[in-house]
Amino acid sequence: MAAAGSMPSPQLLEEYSQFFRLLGEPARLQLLCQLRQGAMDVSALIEATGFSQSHISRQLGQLQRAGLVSCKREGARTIWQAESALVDDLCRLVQTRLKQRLEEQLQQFRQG
Amino acid sequence: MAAAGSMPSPQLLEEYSQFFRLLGEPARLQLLCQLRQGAMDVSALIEATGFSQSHISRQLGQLQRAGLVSCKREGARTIWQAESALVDDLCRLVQTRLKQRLEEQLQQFRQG
DNA sequence: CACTGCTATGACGATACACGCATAAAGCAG
DNA sequence: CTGCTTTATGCGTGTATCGTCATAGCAGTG
Repeated sequence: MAAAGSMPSPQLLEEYSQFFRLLGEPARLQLLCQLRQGAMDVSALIEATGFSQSHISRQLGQLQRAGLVSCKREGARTIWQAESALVDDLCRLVQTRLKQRLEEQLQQFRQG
Repeated sequence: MAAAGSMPSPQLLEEYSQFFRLLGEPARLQLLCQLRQGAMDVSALIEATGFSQSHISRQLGQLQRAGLVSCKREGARTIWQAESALVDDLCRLVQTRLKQRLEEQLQQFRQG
């Protein structure tokens, strides 16, 4: 049952990590989830998250470079929207794993 | 097509990020992938990755607390093994997305 | 033009964490 | 017991990056 997959190349490993690191920041993940609810501008994101304007703008920039969000200008405002359902899938997988792990730990307590 | 999923709670968001942050470090991800190839001790991991012994031991500790690896003592040595196929699934999803994104960018070049 | 509102970015302090060195703890051989 | 081996951990340092402040750019209004 070992060696199920092949070892990714160093470059690929670096790319994977870079991607996961984006989601490893709670602020960015929150912005992403918020935008999954619907497109909005920075002001709305400030209202929704309480983060500072510059902070939000920076994080959106990083997410944009990764292709996870996109923006379109509407007059002076910039409307941002989430680009991919990938994050939903990833979170779902992680959630399943976290739940499973908690259940295992609960079993340990019941038995021990 | 908006509001496909519901907004995770702040605690859950933090847990997700914490998990992704583990994979956001290339060294940890590399160790995980290496262990997916088969169980081995720290010496073998040093040989395979070139990291220092203390560094590897620390990263394995973090991965263990997250339930991604487990260990069993064999005399003086400690044999580590990857616990879950979750990482494989996550990497596969990310890889698909990265590939898709590169193809889109290639299309841009062909058209523009 | 000036003035206002919205967003992006340079500069910077604070903080987190990777990474190695030295060392301690634990197991085996003599 | 004394070494030898393997792994875990306290400590220090360097680096990355988060988050804020101030400011610049940009679109609209009068």
